[in-house]
Amino acid sequence: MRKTKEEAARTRERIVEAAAARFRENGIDATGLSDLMAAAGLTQGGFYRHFQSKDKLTAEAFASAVVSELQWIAGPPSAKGNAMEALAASYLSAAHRDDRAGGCPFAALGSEVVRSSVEVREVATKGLLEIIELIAPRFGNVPSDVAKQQALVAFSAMVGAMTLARMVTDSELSDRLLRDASRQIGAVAQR
Amino acid sequence: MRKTKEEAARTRERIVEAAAARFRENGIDATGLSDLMAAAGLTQGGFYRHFQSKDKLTAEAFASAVVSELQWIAGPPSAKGNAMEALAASYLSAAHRDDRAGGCPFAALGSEVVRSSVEVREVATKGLLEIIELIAPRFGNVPSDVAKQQALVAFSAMVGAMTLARMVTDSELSDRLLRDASRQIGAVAQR
DNA sequence: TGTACATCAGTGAACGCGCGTTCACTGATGTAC
DNA sequence: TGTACATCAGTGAACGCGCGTTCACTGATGTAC
Repeated sequence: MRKTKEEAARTRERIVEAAAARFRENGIDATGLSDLMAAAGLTQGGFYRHFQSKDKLTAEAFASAVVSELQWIAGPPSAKGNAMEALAASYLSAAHRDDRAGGCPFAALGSEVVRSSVEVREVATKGLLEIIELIAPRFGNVPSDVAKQQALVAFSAMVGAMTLARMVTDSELSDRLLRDASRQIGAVAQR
Repeated sequence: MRKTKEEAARTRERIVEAAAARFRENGIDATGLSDLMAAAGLTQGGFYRHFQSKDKLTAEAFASAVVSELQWIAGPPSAKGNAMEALAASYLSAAHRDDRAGGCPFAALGSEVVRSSVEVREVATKGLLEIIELIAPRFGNVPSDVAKQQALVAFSAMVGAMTLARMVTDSELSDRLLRDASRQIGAVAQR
């Protein structure tokens, strides 16, 4: 039954990927380890060959989701024109709203991470700082500390608007939340 | 053992209040009915004399938290000067950040409510609309639909910044999130 | 107003269930000689 | 290169636990006459 080191490493990676998606989709607490292991094609008992605890996996899964988000933010090298407006429109899209599993972990897991272990929150803190660092240059010709301030506020607004847009049952209101926030972030960026 | 109608109504109210606080503090899922009933001075079994299910209580508790928030927003009749800036500073205070149990339910329960029942989400939707209605007039001399747009974005930013400020383990960064968001919301309001 | 009875708020134990975690076991991989 | 043995990835059952919900029961309140 033993697998090669390479296979074991790939298995581990599959568990982390499954967790990153399922946690964002259904929440950390509501996702059982047996679900995750089944999603990775394994049985429940093998979990502890790879992770010390569910909490350690949570930290890794969050970090993995942040890496995806960083790539996504860096990815489209920004059309000409207002670079921040383009990012906000992309983040605040209906596609992102409707794809929690592949989206921003801060929006998907916000209030749950607040109550998570210090280790998970440290991963989130580090991730937030990396994201801000990547967003800040999108605010045009301003000193870098001002750009970072604006990036922090813009990201807060994006996370808040996405959370509210997913929460409400009124789809028109949901669209409006995304559109209005996107517009205003764009407007602030080109001031 | 039977209680008078008035006493029973007060008991019910106590359960809702306890739930509104504990849910915001520790999350909905993580708060057991036995905890809640004990907090209300009762034993677990009596719960179903008052509520059909935990989910129905959740809807009522969220609604109750929204009522508190509405009173809180309407409360300080706003100092002279920038009314929105005053509200943002009050919402984005360290006191609010450190008092989840008594604070904004959208910030405290955001990502959990996204995955809650339609009934809970409908309560949240209605609550959000009421809050926006109350905030919009704080945006000075603009048409009322523009004011509502700005209120929606400002509230999104406040919820997002509060969630992130509670999430991070770096207290300086947490303070910065609150301060920067507060400032920028104030700046937008007096444009 | 007084009496008989139905109602029902609250108790405390029990229910089935799924959770995170542990464990004995299997057998292929990795390692030491 | 070949052999003997230790390692350990993965299985599948079991663990204790707390959850939401149900239920038989108690006895004061509410109601009908």
